[in-house]
Amino acid sequence: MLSKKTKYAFHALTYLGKKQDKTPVLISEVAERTKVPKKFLESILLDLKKAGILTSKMGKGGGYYLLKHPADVQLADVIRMFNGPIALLPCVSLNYYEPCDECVDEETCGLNKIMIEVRDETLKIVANKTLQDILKAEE
Amino acid sequence: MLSKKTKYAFHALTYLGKKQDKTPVLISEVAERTKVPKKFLESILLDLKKAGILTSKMGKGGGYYLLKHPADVQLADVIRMFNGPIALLPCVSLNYYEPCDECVDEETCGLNKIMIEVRDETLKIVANKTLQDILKAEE
DNA sequence: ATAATAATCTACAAAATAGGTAGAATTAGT
DNA sequence: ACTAATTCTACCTATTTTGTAGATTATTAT
Repeated sequence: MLSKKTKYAFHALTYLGKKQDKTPVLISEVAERTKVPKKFLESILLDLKKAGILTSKMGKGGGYYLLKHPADVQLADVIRMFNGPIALLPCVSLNYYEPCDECVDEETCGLNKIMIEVRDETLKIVANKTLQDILKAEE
Repeated sequence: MLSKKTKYAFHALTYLGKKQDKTPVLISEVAERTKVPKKFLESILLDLKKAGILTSKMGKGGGYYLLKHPADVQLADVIRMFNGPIALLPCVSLNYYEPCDECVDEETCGLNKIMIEVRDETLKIVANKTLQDILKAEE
């Protein structure tokens, strides 16, 4: 399951993605409309900015808006950022690899091998779906 | 990511699955060989027994052994039991459905629709792979 | 019967993670 | 300078995860 933070990130991205023009949107507006606690949303939007998905403008008339094209924002990107690895085990994670304490030899571990297969197939799903798909489904 | 409990369950199942004959195996043996804390393992094996995957024999010469055929133990079964829903959001879970607080209308929620697709495709993966696949990969 | 052995149950607790809040500092437009 | 907005730092609380301790109950071999 995704954490609330991850889900909130998707809601915020969807809201900003629906604004066709690239004018800054207030955090408070996003918070109200998506029903995400404002202060919590702040840190989420900041992370999305650091990742280059959103950008922001400070001061009067400022706010957040989408930087990347919705088709270039994969579900996998957002999930990795807020939820951690796509892989089901640390020992098969591409981006967050860590060996298992109990593992004697990864080469002979059947669980390891199967979980690599699961990871690859799962990646195909969440890397092929993008924010644009969410926006289209909204219409 | 899977919880350690879930990972431990897979290790225990794999260990028991490798024993071709159906003679009871001591908890302490499984604990030592899989490097899972014994007392923690006890509750895991008990859950697997309640689910009908394992069974046990008490007293002298007792222990745990596999009840179901490895091909009949889907990854999805074990994951659901110890890790919770396969779905990424409560509002798209088949077995643990709950509506989202922030959701006004599920019908028009693009995130909901996309996550249903992700769920269905993920299910195909984890329902088609079984304990037998892990055992085969071990050879 | 009884001793040995093992499963089962109850309760607790440390550690990690998730979820959220408060307020000060910074930046930019007018 | 003033104001509106983001950004940053630090903290707090609840829940879940992971694990331990010990008593109790059930089974079997002898």
